[in-house]
Amino acid sequence: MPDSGPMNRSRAAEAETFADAPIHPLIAAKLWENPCWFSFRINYLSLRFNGPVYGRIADRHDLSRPEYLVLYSLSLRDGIAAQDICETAGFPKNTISRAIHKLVRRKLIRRALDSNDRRSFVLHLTAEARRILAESVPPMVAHERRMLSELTPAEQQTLSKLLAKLVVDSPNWPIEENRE
Amino acid sequence: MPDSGPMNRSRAAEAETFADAPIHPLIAAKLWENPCWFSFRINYLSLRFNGPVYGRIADRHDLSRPEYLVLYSLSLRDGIAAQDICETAGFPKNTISRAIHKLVRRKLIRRALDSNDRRSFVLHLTAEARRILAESVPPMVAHERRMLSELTPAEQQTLSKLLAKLVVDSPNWPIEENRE
DNA sequence: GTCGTCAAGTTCCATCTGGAACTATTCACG
DNA sequence: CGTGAATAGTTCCAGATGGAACTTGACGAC
Repeated sequence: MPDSGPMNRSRAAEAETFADAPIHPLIAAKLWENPCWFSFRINYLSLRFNGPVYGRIADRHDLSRPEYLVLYSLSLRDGIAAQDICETAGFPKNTISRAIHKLVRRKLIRRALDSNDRRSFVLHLTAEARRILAESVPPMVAHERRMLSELTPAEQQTLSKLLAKLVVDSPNWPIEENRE
Repeated sequence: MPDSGPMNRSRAAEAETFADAPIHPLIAAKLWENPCWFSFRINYLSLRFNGPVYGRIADRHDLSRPEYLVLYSLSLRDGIAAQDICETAGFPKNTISRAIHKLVRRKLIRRALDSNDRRSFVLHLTAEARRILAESVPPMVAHERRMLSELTPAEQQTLSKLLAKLVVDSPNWPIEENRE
């Protein structure tokens, strides 16, 4: 695998600062000999978050990940449309559409015609959905806190800001034209 | 939504440093009014990475994400077993098992009995797999570089180290005993 | 107006996914 | 050694997933 520029050399140094920790050899390789160091880190951490958290939500509330994401998104901004959820959650629109219909059937959300655009629907949480959220969000936050507990508050703030920069920049990323 | 401690107040301040950028309102809420600020950031960035990257690989090489992950893992450490790939890629073992069999059928990997443990198999890349990797890795690296291009090299180094700390700590996270 | 284009959501369907149960092998321990 | 628990990997199957095509409504150009 070729040297991928200055980051590769500095990450070899990074590896040494973890020399005492017990690490699976393949994890070590994916951290420090990997040209895609960033995508490994975020994919791995996502998986380690999503597995337990959505597993618990499926067990206790019988909600799939897309379904829960609809509720969670509405808890942050009630009255948004399906499309907003797709754009910010990264799921295709048919998956979100199905999730919405299931939630309507379970009376966890209400769906009203958007008076400005009759193709679109405005979504609202019901009281029952708010109850489920009140019960499920705290353990989720606790899990995230545990994940971050190795970092100082200052480090957490730095991390938050660096990742926010990337999210804010993401609309400018190329659309991947496949010049085949 | 309750205030989630000191991080929430500091993230309100963080939001102001992005005041001039054009941001989807729900993205802004998920960044700065979200008790799970970290998991949103990594999930969102993962999705924005995986979509284009694995889409391209499916189109050009007809490989699913689990299949490609097997190849990629072997490119970092040839001769590992299925189980190592599961642990480091976060996929269940049956998914990885299927991926391995498909790759064997396509002659992209070879599978040999592990002489130390006859339950286990040792995997090796073929020349054809190495050709596919040589063709597919550079665009993937380029996409990652583009994602990170908003950060200075020093910021990238900081980010790398903070995320590595979390990955290294992850074996210590609780196993999610569901005291139902 | 109305025609062409685009956007919001839905439906269809082939494929993928992952939990659970299963087989074969190894390991711990008396 | 021998028996029970654990581990590597496989198979089965119900259900989830997402691309593509479709429907309906919005919007700009003329």
